[in-house]
Amino acid sequence: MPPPLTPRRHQAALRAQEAVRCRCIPHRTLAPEDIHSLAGADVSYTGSCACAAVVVASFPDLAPIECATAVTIIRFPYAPGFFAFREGPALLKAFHSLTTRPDIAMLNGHGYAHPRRIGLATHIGVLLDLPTVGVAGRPLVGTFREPGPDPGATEPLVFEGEQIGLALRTRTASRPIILSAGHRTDLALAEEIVAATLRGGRMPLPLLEAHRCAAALRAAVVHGR
DNA sequence: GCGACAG
DNA sequence: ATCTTGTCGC
Repeated sequence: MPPPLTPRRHQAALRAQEAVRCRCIPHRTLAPEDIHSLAGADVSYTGSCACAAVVVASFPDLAPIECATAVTIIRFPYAPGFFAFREGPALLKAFHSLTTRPDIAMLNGHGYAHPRRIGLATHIGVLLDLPTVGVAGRPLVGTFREPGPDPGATEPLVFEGEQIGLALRTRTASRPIILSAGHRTDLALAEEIVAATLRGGRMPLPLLEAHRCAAALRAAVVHGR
């Protein structure tokens, strides 16, 4: 089990987030037509290990290009608002083992839609100086009106009087997913990328593939011990 | 003080 | 997230 989040570590984490947030470029630095490859990343857990998977595919056809994985010992407890410290090490390790550098990456978690505007997607993007977008299954902070029932319906996610993300209905009868900008991107680009990678599931295909890959890695890790 | 709280 | 079988529905 990872060591507890003592007041000391908590304060250190807050300072680290602030330092990373200052380095975030909060606007798009690439146009949709400049995106030729895209990565999806997710992490699975065994209890003591974080199993990360990054899948890279061509864009917009999503033909498989490469997949990288990495396993690390979990050294940070589960604490909403501090995912980067828990999953970051494994994700960075996986990204660094890639042969090709994707033009943009989507992470399973929030980007700007975070209490301090520095969620996992933004954090990882800054450390790799890679354009990123955050995609989560539910909001961490903020509220939104229920989007219409049809796929494509959206409603702004608002927190502290500011729109921090977007609730998007991707499938009829499924809870909307939450999108937010990461590093070197904006909410509009995040929406374009997600919309272009949906293939009938609640979550965009790249994240579903990363999820399955991470789950398979987890199974292999559990098996071999 | 109580409850909520990405994966 | 993870522990867990079958099951209802498109």
